[in-house]
Amino acid sequence: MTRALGKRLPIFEAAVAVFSEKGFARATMEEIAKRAGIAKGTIYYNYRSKKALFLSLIEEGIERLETAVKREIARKEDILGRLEALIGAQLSFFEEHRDYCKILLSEVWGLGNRWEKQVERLRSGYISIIKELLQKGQAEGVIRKNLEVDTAATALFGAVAVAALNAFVFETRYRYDSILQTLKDLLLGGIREPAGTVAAPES
Amino acid sequence: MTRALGKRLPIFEAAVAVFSEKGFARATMEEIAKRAGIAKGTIYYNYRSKKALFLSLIEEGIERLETAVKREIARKEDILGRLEALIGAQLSFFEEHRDYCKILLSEVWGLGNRWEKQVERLRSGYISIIKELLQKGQAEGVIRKNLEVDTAATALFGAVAVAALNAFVFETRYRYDSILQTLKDLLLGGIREPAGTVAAPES
Amino acid sequence: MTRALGKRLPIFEAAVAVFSEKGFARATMEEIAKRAGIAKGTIYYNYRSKKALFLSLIEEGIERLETAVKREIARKEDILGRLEALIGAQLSFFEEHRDYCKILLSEVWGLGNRWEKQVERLRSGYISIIKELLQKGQAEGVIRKNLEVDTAATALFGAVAVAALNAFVFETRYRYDSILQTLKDLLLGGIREPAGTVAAPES
Amino acid sequence: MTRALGKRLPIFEAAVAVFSEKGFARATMEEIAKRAGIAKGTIYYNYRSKKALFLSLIEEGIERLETAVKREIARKEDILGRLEALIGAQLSFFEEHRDYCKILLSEVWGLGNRWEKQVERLRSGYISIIKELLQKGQAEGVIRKNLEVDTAATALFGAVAVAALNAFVFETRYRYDSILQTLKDLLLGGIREPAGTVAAPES
DNA sequence: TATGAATGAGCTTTCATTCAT
DNA sequence: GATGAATGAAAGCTCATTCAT
Repeated sequence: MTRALGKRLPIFEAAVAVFSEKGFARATMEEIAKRAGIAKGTIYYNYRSKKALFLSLIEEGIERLETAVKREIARKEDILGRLEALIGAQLSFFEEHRDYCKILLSEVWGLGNRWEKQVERLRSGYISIIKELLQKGQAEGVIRKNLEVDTAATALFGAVAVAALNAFVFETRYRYDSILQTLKDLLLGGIREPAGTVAAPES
Repeated sequence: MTRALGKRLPIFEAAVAVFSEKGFARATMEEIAKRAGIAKGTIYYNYRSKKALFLSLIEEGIERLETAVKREIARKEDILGRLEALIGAQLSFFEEHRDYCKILLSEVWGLGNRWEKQVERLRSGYISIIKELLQKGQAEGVIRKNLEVDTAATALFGAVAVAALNAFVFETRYRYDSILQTLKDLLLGGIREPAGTVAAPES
Repeated sequence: MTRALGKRLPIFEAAVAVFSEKGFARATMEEIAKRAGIAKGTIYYNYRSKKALFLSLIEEGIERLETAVKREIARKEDILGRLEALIGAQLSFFEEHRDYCKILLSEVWGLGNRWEKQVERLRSGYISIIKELLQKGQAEGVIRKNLEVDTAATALFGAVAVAALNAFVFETRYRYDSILQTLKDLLLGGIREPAGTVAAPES
Repeated sequence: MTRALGKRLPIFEAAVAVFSEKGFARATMEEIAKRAGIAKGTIYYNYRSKKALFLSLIEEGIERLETAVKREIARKEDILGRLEALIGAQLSFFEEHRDYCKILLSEVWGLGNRWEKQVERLRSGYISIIKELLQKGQAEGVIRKNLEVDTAATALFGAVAVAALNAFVFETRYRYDSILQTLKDLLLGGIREPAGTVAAPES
C-alpha cells in the first residue's frame, strides 16, 4: 500500500484470492491479472515481482489483523477481557478473510525461515501483542505465572487459527458463536472441569 | 512403505527433508535424488510421481504420529491423564520430527481442499482421536460439557503444533520441559488463574 | 490458422518440415523452434501442446488438399474427367507438399485409431469426395457397377499416395508427366491390355 | 531369425503386437517384455536394441509376405493370373496380419529414408516382384506397354495396402470376397466401364 | 541364461519476467 | 501508464539401456 493505488487495489484483491486458493507456488501471474481484469505486464508495473506482490499481501494482511485486534482490545479495561477480545477479533478476522487464514498458516507459520526476514518480523510482531497481554496479566495476578509466555502466546494463536481453518475452510456448516465460546472457555479456563464443581453425572 | 525397500528408505528420508525445507511445490525431484545419493530416475522407479511420493510421506507421517500418540495414551487409565499423554506425545513427535511438523502444518492443515481426499481422511482421522477422548471425558464428567468437541479438538492440535513449530523451528534455543508443562497447564487448566486461588501478589 | 498469425506461420512451416522428417514422436519442439527461428516457449504461446500443433497441421493439410482437389474437379463436366482431375490434383499436391504426403500416409492413414476422432473425420471426409464421384459415375453408367465404392475409393487414394511417395520421396529423379499418365491409365483403364485390342507386338 | 529361438518367438510375437498398436516410438520395451511374459533384460539378451528388434520384425514381416506371395504366384501360369494371385495373397496376408499392415504402411512406406538402408532394400525388394510381373506381361503383350512399371507397381501395392488398412483396421465389418473382387477388377480392368460394353441401365 | 533395479539423457510443458509498442 | 507477445530457465517425467547377481 504505497503508491497512489491506481490499478493496485484490483491487483491486490485478485492476488489474495488466487494465492489463497492455489498457494504461492501454484498461483500464476496470468491468473491474477485475468482476475483483476488487467494485463499481466501491468502487475509488473505496480509490483517488482511475484514475491514482492506476495510479501505486500502478507504485510497488509497482518497489519489488518493487528489493527482489528488492537481496536477490539482497546475497548476493554481488564486483561482477561482483552484476551477474550483478542480471541474474538482473530476468529472474526479469519472468518471474514479465510483467504488470509490459509495463507498465514501455510505460508507464514508453516514455512519456517522459508520466507524473508520481513515476514518473520511480522509474525513475531503479532505474537508480541499476545505476549504483552499475558505478561501484564501475570503481573496483575490474573494469569497463571507458571505459563511460559512465549509458548502460551503461540499456542493461543495456533489454537484459534487451526480451529478457524477447520471450521471456515474444511467444514461448510458451522455455528460461529459456539466456536467462539468454546475457544474462550478452552483457552481461558482450560479443558478440565473446574475442581470445585461437583461434576454432576449426566443423569 | 510397500516393497522390500531397496532404495526406498533413503528416498523417503531425503524427501521428508526436502519437502519440509522447501514445501511441496518448490521441492525438486532433482534435489531429493541428489540428497538420497541416487539418480532421479530411481525415484520414479519407486514412486509413481512427485505427488505419490509426497502422499506416501504424509500417510507415513500421520501414521507414525498416531502410533506414537496411541501408545502413550494406552499407558494411562484416566481421561485427563490420557489427554496429557496425547499432548506430550504430539509435542515429542514434533520435536523429533520437526520436518513433519512443518509439512503437516503447511501442506495438510494449511491447505484446505488443495490436497486429495486421502489427506483429508488422515487429517480427520487424527483429530478423531482427540475428539473421542474429549467426548469420553465429558461423559465421565471430568471435561467441561459446554466445550464443542470439534472446535476444542482442532484447537488443541493447533495449539501444540504451532507452539512446537515456534520452538523447534523458529527458535534455536528452547527448554522442552517448560514448553510441555506450559501446554499442559494451558490446555487443561486454562490461561486464567483459578478463581478460588488467592492470587498471591508476586512477592 | 486462427489468430492474426504473428509467429504462427513460421512455426507452422517449421512444424510441417520437422514432423514430416521425423514423424510425430521423434520430432522435438526444440527443433521446430530452432528451425522457425524462435524460442521454444513461443510455440506454446501459440499452440496449446505438441499434439495440438500437430492436429492443426493435419487439419490444415487435408483442408488444402480438399480445396485443391475440389477446385480441379469443378472444372470438368463429366465424371471420368473429374476422376482424372482428382488423380492429377492429388498427385500434384503431393509433389508440391511431399511433407504432407509422408505425414498423411504414416500418421493419418497408417495409424488406425491411434489419433483422435478429429483426424478420423478428416480422413473419411476426404475419401467421401472420391466415393461420391464413383457413385455418380455408376449411376450414369460410365463406371463399373460391380466395384464396391468404399474399397475402390481407398484403393484409388492409396495408389496415388504410395506412388507419389515412391517417386517424390524415395527417388530423386522422376518424370512427373509419365507418372501422372500411368496412374490415370492404370486406375481408369486397368493394367490389362484391353481385350479387343490386337496386341500389336512391340515393333 | 538367427539363433535357436529360445525365448525369441514369444518376444517376437509380443513385439509385433505392441509395435503395431503403438508405433515404433511409443512402444516400450517394458510392455513388450510384459506381454511376452519375460523380463526386460531378456529382450536385450536376444536382441541388441529396440531398433534391432524392430528391424528384425520388418525383415521377417516382408519375408513372410514375399513367401506367401511367391507361393501363390507360382501356382498360376499366365501373367494376369499371377497378378490376381499377388493381389489376393497380399490382401489375405494383410487380413491375417493387420499388425504388419499398419507397421509397413506407417513405418516403412510412410517414413522415407527415416529407416535404415536395410529397410529400403526390403521395400524395393518386394516392389521388384510386382515390377517383374508387369514387365513380363508387357513383353507378352497382355499388359499395357504405356504403363511405367515403377509407378504401376507402387500404385498397385498402395491400392491393396490402403484398402486393406481401411477395411481391416478402420472398419470392423467388411466382406472379404467383395473387397478382393473389387481390387482385382479395379487394378486389372480399371474403373471405367469398358468402351464396347453397352452400359446396360441398372435394370 | 535370465533378471530387474538403477540410470541419466532427453523430452514436453510451465511461467515469471522483459520490453517494444 | 499499460499491454501482451516473446522468452528461456527450470521442472516433472519417460524409457532404452546397462550390469551385478
